[in-house]
Amino acid sequence: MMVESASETIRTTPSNQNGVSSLSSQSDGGGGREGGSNGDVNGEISPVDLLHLQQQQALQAARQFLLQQASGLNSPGSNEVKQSPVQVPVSMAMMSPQMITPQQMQQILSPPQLQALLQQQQALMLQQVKHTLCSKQLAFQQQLIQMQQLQQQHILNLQRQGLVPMQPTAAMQSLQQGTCTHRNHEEHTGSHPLYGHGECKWPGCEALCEDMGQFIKHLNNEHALDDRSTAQCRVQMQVVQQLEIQLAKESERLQAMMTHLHMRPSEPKPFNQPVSTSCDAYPEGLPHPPTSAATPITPLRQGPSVISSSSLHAHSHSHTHPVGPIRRRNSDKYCTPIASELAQNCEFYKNADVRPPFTYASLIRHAILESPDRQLTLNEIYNWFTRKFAYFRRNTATWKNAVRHNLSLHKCFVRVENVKGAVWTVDEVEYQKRRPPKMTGSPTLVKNMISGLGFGSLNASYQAALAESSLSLLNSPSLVTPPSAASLNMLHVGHDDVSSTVEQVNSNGSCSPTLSPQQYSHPVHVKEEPTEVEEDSRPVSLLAGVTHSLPLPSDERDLEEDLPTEELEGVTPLEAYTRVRTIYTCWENITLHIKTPSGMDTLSSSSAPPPGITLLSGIFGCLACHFIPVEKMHTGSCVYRSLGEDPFPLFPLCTRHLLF
DNA sequence: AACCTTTTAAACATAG
DNA sequence: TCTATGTTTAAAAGGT
Repeated sequence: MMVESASETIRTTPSNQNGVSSLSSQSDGGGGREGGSNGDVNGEISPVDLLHLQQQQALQAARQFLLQQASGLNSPGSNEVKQSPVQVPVSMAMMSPQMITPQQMQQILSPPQLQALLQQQQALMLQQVKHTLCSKQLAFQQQLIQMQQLQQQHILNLQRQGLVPMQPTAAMQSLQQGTCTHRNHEEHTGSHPLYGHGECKWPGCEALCEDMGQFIKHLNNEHALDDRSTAQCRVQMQVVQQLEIQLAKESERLQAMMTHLHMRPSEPKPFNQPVSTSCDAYPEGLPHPPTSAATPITPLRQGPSVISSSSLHAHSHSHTHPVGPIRRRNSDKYCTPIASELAQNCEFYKNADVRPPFTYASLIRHAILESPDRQLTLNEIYNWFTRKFAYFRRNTATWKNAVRHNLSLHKCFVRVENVKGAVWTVDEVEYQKRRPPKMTGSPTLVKNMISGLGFGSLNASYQAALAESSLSLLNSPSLVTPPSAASLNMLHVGHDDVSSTVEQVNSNGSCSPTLSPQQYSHPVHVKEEPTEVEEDSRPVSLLAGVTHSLPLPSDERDLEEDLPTEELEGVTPLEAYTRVRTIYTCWENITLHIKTPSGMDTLSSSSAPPPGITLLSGIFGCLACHFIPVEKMHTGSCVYRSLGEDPFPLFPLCTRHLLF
């Protein structure tokens, strides 16, 4: 019955939205009870759990503190710290919730280490309270150092697992280079993992150094502890994490292949736990291991929040929320048919801890319509959520409450009593009523979607690029695949959706059955439902946060303003690539902005990225082999993270021009 | 600025 | 009494 149960040992309680987590904050309500039952599955809370919880508190406070630090550092007149050419809130880079989650730290660190860390964090927080203003810089630096120490621990841990092809001492030293610029251990070793073939191997550097001495000097001068270095370090860590995940997937794949071929089936390997490539790998009713709780498939699970304005000012509390700060399901606002999206990205959502870009209502509806009888019990709806989305294998109290809330609130969900109890059905008429007759989005967006010729050519080119690519990384079926196909479909269904029929049209496909609008009208009782506009009609501002919150260098602004607003119609795919004008590097997140027919403004301020953004990202990734999809955006596009050989050095907040 | 939608939280009711 | 289910209210956040 209970699907979630023991999969959550410690969860962040709802009250964490205020940045405070407490053991006693469980609710008495239905949702709270669920959470409480989770916590009580194994009886008492273990010391490790307690520590974990305290650690969350500490981290949360530290994050908030560092957020303030970041804003403070970016304020005029605050220039005590050596700044990289572009000011970066390093705290965001280093303290992003997904960087080192409590779970990860618990894995990385032994309990004594955790305790020590906790004490350190608490001490720092105390210091923060006492000296909010005058000690900002000091505490800030100490936080950085601590986080780097954590990273060292992490590297060592990976090293122990054989996942980092780096000599442990060298790894430590290379990290320490960033931390303690006065140390020159490497001078005595004669070799350095960051030095080879006369070049500095620091990501994106490639500075020529004649000898080790010169290199050390260069290292200390150019890669000292500063915003850039820490951000780059963080990126490197996530590269390693991605590779871990990839390794796990490939291993599991191998396992399955060998099993299939009757070659000595072996026991499941311990490291394949976080991933699953089977569509129904998680039997219902079993607690699913959080796909990426410990080692998130999307270490930047809150990538959108990390790079969005919301996380920078509007959501100071949202970091603690385990499900992320996304409050709007953006893409369901205008053109993503849920059936198509889910069909196309089934695997992605099953395995990646990414919030699906749909409202609860649309998801519930889809679940119900997908069922054989087009009716589901509440528990079956729960199960559908957990089965289909890794994201909903956590924080069950929260989203289950939301599901119940939606079922009750929306008129389109009709409760029908039957012999065994009650099932929920969809009153499609009511559901469709919620849709406005016309698309109310911005004219430019409508234009983008309707005149999709340019993107259409990109579709083809993207597929061609995929086919031609020799890089299996992006194309491997076992990889958490960027949901490109559905994004491509967005274009074509856009028209349909404008006429409010897209989901029905798409329901003829694999996921959703066809249905008559009248078929499921069960006016059992009447609910007062607020008129809703859902998932098809409005522009979104996915990238608005990026461009609005991250000030562009002035020259970038100029260049961007100078960009001509030519149409994409009639261009060849290769020409279309050249329309990729800018790449915003936000720490490790790289969001490709394409030149849309209506110009960058549309893309960055008032609309979701058109399908082409994923498209071009994919092309870019395939061509250059430099990017890994790390974050499924709620619009269906994907944020890519650069690999180390990124030809565009990972200068945080740096904006660079791409001309293929 | 007012209003709307969605999400989240929570209180409360009720049936088994 | 406890739990699951269902209803309702409220607040917050983001959008129109």
